[in-house]
Amino acid sequence: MSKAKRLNEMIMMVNRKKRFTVRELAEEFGVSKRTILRDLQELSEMGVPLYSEVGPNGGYQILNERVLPPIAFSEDEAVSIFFAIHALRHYLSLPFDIEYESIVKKFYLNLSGDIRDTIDRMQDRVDFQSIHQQEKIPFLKQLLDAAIQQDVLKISYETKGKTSSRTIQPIGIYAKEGKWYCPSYCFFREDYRVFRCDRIQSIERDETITPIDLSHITLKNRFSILNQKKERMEIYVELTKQGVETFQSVNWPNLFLRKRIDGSGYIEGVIEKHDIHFLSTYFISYGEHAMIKKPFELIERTKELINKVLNQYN
Amino acid sequence: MSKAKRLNEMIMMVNRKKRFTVRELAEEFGVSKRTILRDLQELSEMGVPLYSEVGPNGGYQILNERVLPPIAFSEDEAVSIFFAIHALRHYLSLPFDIEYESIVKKFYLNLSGDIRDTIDRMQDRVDFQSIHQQEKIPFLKQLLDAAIQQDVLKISYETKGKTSSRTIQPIGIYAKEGKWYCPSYCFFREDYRVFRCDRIQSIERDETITPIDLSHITLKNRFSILNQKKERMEIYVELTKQGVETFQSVNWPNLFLRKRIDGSGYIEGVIEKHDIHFLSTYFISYGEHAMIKKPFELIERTKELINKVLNQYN
DNA sequence: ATAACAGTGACAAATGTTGTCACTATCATA
DNA sequence: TATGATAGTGACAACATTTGTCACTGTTAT
Repeated sequence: MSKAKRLNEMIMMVNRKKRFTVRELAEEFGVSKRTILRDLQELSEMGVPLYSEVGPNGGYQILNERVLPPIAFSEDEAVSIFFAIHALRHYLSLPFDIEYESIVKKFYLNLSGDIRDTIDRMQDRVDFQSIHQQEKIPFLKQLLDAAIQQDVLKISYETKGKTSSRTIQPIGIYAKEGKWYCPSYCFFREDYRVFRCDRIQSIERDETITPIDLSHITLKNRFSILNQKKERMEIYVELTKQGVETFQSVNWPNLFLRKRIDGSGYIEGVIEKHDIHFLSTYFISYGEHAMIKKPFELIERTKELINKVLNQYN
Repeated sequence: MSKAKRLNEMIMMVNRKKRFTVRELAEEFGVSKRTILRDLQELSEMGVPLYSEVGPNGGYQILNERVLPPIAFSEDEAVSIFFAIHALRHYLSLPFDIEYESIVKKFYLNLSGDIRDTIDRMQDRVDFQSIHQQEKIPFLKQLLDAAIQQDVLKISYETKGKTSSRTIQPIGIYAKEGKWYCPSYCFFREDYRVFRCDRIQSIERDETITPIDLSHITLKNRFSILNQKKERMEIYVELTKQGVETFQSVNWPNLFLRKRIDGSGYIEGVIEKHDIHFLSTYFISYGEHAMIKKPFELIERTKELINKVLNQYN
């Protein structure tokens, strides 16, 4: 085994173990302890964050920020990573802002000038048109980490000018219409709530509360799990030929397009109560090319909205 | 200079040069040709796509797919790359689908099981709610490459059931409301046109046409450059306090929020004619919290849309 | 006090790398 | 056809780097 290979495999092994001793590694790799000490010195110089303790029950640990063995990407792969990071730029706040800066730096050190030019040119030649976020939102990373690790957090949360303290366990985070939301289990209400991330004022880990098991709850199934079936309803919308063409190029969860021979069609499926407002404006944008048949609530909401706007201009 | 350092710098140097000889590299690095031959053999084994020709005017070339020197990312950086790729998943077609697969593979080879679990868990705990694309669209990469390199393309394009041949030079690509668009210079019309990418049936490079210089035209400035100033108009929209709060969390280009002491406010700025339909439905969604004062066209379009929908339900 | 751990420096032995040499092969050009 | 400019191979001595052994130091929980 070459030295370079041994170092790579050592990075992976130390990443895997919580603690380890020099003796352990020497046996694992079939080299002397002295060589392991030298290798660990070299990993340290490479940026692997090693921490050692002497004495009984001593040994080595890796600090939190683990380093991967070096990976050789192709330049197309590097460009595509820049593309993906670029695609996120209209989100003013992301859980990984710091990481994206360091990633860009690491790549730029290794890219030849002509590929850097290509990437710079690409930034002006790709766009994703959607809502741009305006507000800077702290704590996204903590919320996402807490959701992944199933940690309990104590937050201060602002509603209607007042700040209250809440103890929550996040399920995840999602971005919608310019805002970030965090559905969580709220220990205060002993129920599930959705929190707006821009209203969270402070955040800290709360280890006095035992987390509940949310491993079977995800963003996708959170509503069905939470016994909110009453809030789901069937939808049926008639579409003209043009309406069909417009709807055809997008994919809404749980909405299905049925086409007729003449080119017209209809949408059927299941929607949730909290989507009523959004869907009413969505189908208003179809004009005469969509006609909502049910649910009643969606028709009423649409009419209500129409009348409110009409009153503005008459 | 250590061997590892020499190999890294050699990767960067060969990426930079179109062609090179063993002698050239030997002089550059101050080692023997025999050593260079060995090094090139080792780079080859690392995956650097080298290609050699013997005889006068011989030497080495790099095949298209250039490989970067290995980079050691932290695990947080790896997770953030997965996050960015995950954020793109509702785009059914991207210019870099193939690359994302190979990137994921390369990382997975080097990640310890617990970080892989973290990434898997994260996929279910972050969401970006927006329009999901339905249609698979080929040629995105070719269009983007052509825009970056300023190449002329011959495409077959389908409109209204007919397919025509066009010779274009793309400016860039953008995603909007479930579709990909490609604004280009059209040699047939001798003017600028926007093409829907899903309607492009085939694509090939056309080297018989000399490209024009589009380096000063980007997605951002394409409309102002293209002498379409007549199509821009001033906007003024009165907002209630609640309207202000809703508008505040997003950022539209060229739209500026002005607040009053009582919490209400107004929007002023400049819009473009092709945004009229979208903005009318956007402000309809505000209900009674937004009142358009100008432009006249936007008010009329809003009224028109409202009346069309109203006729559906009365 | 003891054992189990990390750690250091020195040096000979083992291993890896390098350059030289002699040779082969290919190919464009005069 | 000969020549010169290129890539390429294998062998081996010289040189460089790595490794393991050894003797020693220091820390810490029991």
